Amino acid sequence: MFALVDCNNFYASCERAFNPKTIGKPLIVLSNNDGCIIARSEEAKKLGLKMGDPVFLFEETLKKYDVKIFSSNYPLYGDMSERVMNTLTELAPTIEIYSIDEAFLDLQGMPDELLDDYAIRVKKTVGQWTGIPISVGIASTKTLAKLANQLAKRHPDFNKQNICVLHNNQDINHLLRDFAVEKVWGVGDEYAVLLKKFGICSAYDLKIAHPKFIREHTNVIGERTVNELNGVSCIPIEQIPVAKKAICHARSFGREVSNFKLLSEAVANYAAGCARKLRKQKSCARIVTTYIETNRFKPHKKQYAQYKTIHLNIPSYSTNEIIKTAMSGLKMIYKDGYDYKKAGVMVDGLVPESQIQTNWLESKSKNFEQRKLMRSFDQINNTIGKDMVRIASQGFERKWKLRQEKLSPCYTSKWSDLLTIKI
DNA sequence: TCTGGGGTCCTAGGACCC
DNA sequence: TCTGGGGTCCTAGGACCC
Repeated sequence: MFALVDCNNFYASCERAFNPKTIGKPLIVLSNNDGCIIARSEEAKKLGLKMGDPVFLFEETLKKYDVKIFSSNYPLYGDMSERVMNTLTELAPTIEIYSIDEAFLDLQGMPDELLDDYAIRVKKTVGQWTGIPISVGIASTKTLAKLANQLAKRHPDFNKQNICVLHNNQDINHLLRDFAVEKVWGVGDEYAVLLKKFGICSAYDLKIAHPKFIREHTNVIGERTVNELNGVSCIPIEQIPVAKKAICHARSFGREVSNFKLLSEAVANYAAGCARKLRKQKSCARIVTTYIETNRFKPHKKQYAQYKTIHLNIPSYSTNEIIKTAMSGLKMIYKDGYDYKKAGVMVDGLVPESQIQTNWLESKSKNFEQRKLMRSFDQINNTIGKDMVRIASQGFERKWKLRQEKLSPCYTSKWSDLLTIKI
């Protein structure tokens, strides 16, 4: 059996954990640049605020119902996530951290009659230790556990406790019949449209569909989903986090940028971000892509979007080399006279640091110097503060920076932001 | 005025190798 | 008039996930 633990309204719950005043009140968290709604408390959901909606459309509602609004605070969410995951690690022998707010637990060997009590204990412990409310779904495959988790959140039979256990021998077909096919894990909007053309509208319809038929019209993942719905486990727990195969750093600007210098500062910073992430997972990149685009939501203005991919002779994780490469890409695609809204850098073709093929034309000592330099670079920035040392092209002013007007303190990761309690 | 930022896997087709 | 069989790697595009 597998359990899927999912934090309820995770970002909203993180903000609320340190703001007891907001309990019972509608609360939302915004995307970067305070643009879209990306998390909502239950109260905010009831006001009809939708995930992904641009927030400026709802000014009136927000005011009328005194909705509490927060800019996203990723250091806080990241740290709270770690606390939740650490708690789960103490409660289960094997866990797979699936996303910032979700984890699968391997419950292999647990007697069926203990599952319900176990779910209650997990929910209670996580709540007590972290202040984050969770939902627990338990079933015989990961896909069914995801489904059970949805039921735990929304189905009237389960949402009082936010726990749903689908026991092995239990008849669950009636639950699957009421479960829309597009909500099944692995079925997105496009496949849902396709499946509905074949009369497959519910999870039950998909369960009784022929796996080979589904594979023909989708792919092998679709076939696997059918099997999983039938209780045949095809997707194992992945305990060890695997190294990323690509890393991307991209942001929309707080305001449009029309000169090369500012744009290049932003690109330099994104490139530096990629390099930092590369070193963190001990990988080097073979390919660096830079892209820029204007504001596509302003169709009346001149539009331009372009990217440039450059291959490195020797894979690298050095900040100055990644920046240099991203910069030469930028120079090739930059055009004067446009208002740019977004830029990004992506590194690709990652190889482990230990497996770098050196080029006999490049001197070994240069390579060695670079590594040493980067080690000191990270050491300084990790101890004293982010970007304390940086490449000059990253700039200092950061006029292109994000808008984050409603940012909460980093309660758990910055000494200066530690919560003060008056008694 | 204001519209996010990450990732993965699969498939098909083309270039290339022997 | 006739033209094999077996592979790999890379890329682009499309789907999916959070």
